[in-house]
Parts: sequence; C-alpha cells; structure tokens
Amino acid sequence: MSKRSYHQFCGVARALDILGERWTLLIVRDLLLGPMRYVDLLQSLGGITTNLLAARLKHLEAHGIAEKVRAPPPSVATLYALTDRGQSLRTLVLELGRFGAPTMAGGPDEGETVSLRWAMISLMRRFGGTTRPATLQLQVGEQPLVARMATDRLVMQTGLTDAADVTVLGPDSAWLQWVSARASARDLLERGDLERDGPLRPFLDLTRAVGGSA
Amino acid sequence: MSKRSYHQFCGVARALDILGERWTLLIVRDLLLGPMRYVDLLQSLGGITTNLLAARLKHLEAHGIAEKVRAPPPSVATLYALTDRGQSLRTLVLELGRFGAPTMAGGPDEGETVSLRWAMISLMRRFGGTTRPATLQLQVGEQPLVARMATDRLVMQTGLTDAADVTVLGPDSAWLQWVSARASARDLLERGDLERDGPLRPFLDLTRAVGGSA
DNA sequence: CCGAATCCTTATTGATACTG
DNA sequence: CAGTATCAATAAGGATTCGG
Repeated sequence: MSKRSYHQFCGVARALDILGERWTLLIVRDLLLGPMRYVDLLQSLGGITTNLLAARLKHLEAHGIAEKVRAPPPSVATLYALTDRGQSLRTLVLELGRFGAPTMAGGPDEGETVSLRWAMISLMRRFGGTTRPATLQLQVGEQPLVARMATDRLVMQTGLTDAADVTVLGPDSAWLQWVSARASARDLLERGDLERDGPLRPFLDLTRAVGGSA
Repeated sequence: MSKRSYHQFCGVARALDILGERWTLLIVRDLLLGPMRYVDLLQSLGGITTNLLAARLKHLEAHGIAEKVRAPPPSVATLYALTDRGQSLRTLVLELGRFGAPTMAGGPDEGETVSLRWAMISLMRRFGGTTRPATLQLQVGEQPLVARMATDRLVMQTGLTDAADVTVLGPDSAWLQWVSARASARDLLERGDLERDGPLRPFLDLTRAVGGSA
C-alpha cells in the first residue's frame, strides 16, 4: 500500500491505507470469530482468488493485524488468527455491518452467499445489553462457539469454555432459524431442534438481547 | 459496484459494496463537518482526479449518502452535503480514525498533507465526555464551526449558531497549536493568539475533554 | 491436499486535456 | 466552476502450475 497511499496525515486515511484494499476487511470479519485455515478462508470468502488471499494475508501479517498460528495438537494445519491489534477492529467491522444491515431487509439476492458465521458475527452488533451477564457454550453444527454476554456488550468466539452457564446444541438449520427469528427459542427447544444443558434463562436473555424471538 | 459486488448476504460485505471503492470514505470524511464544493473537495482530497471525484459523488448520490444542495443566496455554487444516511456514517469514519491514530504518533511523513479540517474531525473521536454540556462557536480562520458538547459525545459542524455559550476566534496557526496540544488553551488566549467572547470554562472543558492541554 | 507463485485477461484508477 | 473524454498505468479476476 505504499505506492497507492493517500499521503494524508489523518487517522481515517492512514487506516484506509492499511485496510482499504479489496477483501482486506472481509478477511478481518471472517477471523473475528476465531482463527481459520487458508482453505477455509478461500471458501468462506467465496470469490477471492488464491493469489489475492495470499497477498492480503501477507499484508495483514506485515501490519500486525493477523498472524499464523499452529493448530492445537491433533491437527497440524496452520491457522490465521487476529492479533490484539486485529481484534481492535471489531467495533469498526460491526459498524460497517450496522450501515449495511438496512440493505438486507429483503432477504438474500439471487446468487448471494449466505453464511451462519456472518449471522453470528452480526449478533455482536445487534446486542442491546442485558441486566444478567452470562457465558453460553453454543454448538453450531460442528462448530463450538462461546458467547460472553456482559451488561453492555456481547463477544462471540469459536472454541470451548468450561465456565459456561448453559450449553445449547443443534444443527446449522436450527441455528439459522434462531438467528433470523423465524422460530422462537422456546419452540426450537421444545421441538428438539436445539438441545440445552443448563438453565433456560441465559439463552432466552441472549435471544431477546439480540432482538430475536424468545 | 454492481459488477464487482462481493455477492454476500452480510452487512459488512453490503456496506463495502457501497463504500469500499477507493476515495469514497474519504469524501464522506470531508463532508462530515459540513457541505463542500466540488473544487474544494478536489483540493482537500489532494490527489483524487476530477473524473474519479465526479464518479464517486454520483455513486454517493445514487446510494442516498450525499446530495447536491444550493449554497445560501450570496453565492451560486452547488455544494455537496451528506444526507441523514450519510451522517449515520460518522461513527464508522471516527472508528477508522481510531484505528489509524496510533500510526500518527511520529508526526506527518515526508510529503503528507496536513489539514486542520481533519484534525477538527478527530476531536469528535478524541472526546472523552464531560459533566458540563455546552455549545461553542469557533472561528477557525475564515471557517466558522459549531462544537456541540453533550455529556457523552461531541458533534462539530461548520456554520454559525446563535445559541453559543462562548465564541473563540483565531487564525489557523493558533488552532493548529491547540489541537495538537503544542500550546495550552490558556496560553493561547493570554498571548492573544485566540480571542474569546464569553465564559472561559466551556472552552477549557472542551480542551480537556479532547485530551488537549488546558 | 495445503499454501502459495505465475501467466494472461479484464476492470479500475490515475493523469491530462477538453467542454458547457 | 463543475464536470466529460481519452488513454496509459495498476490492480483484480481466472486458470494453471509448483513445492511441501
């Protein structure tokens, strides 16, 4: 980004010098929930070519936003993860989502990719606060997610916690109904589409706090 | 942005479909303080070419982010102004500034443009809150600015108000020292570099609230 | 198979000249 | 002043190849 810098002594321009190229912020978005492999990024971004993904990841590494990490023992894959500097982009990415959200009222356009991962990310911005903080372990298909709900913000990350107040488990299809409020949390649990281990309340609180149907 | 859309049903991607092209968010940044003429944008952005500026403005108009407005009577110029939808990008632009700010610690690089307008915009994100809300009329060189300081946020806009608690006036050079904390507010006033009409306290409050030197 | 590098085509951007 | 038009320089897209 040195040849095509804006050459402006301004935080906004400096940020765009680093983040403004095509795909860059979408990679950050995808890594926001947790580390991913190169191939999974390639597939998730759907449309990026391998040469560009390689270039962007190198760029993000060079600027201390992402880094390669080794996957936990069973696997030998290399993963790409956000550094702390990269995680500091959370509010920026969520704010982009806030601007784009009104354009999504009509549902997905013809040929548009739909992703549960992106929907889960959007929960962090939809979160409207709670009076009862809680930690939830979600199992979304094969993907374990931890939802940490504080009074004023929600942080979601892939992975497992041993400090969960409740665990909720189910297939992608059920979670898709939940995030899009096409079915209420209670209904999904009663039908057995989602299974719960622990108290009901934190899950209902989370559901309401993100504007869902409890 | 139709040919090169990301085709993702995701608020972040939808936002970048609209805002992701080069220069677009810098135009929004410049309009954040108030309407500007085509030529002034051309000069402020320093480096954008006229065909691109025309294309981007058309694009912003098409998406309801900016609009042409007629300048007040004495002048006949057409101005570009942000719509409400455009103003809703304030937090996003400020958040970009927050990410870029740490890269500016060493002062401007060789050949970088420095702008008092951008520095004034950065005050809105530097604002840390106050216990005494106030409205200030600033006269920055030829440019009148209104600073509306609420308990939890600061909004700055070009223009005049008749509800100001205090008016502070001075040349660009004095304001540049003020925003960069190279001189304290008191010193600038005592030296006569800045002139004040009204109580001192709101100006000192503002100075402190943006992390300046009172 | 993962993580790229290479080649070639197409789209976007940049520089400059020109017009209502 | 407020843009268009033209053309050269770059960056992105697509297909294929290459080394662990």
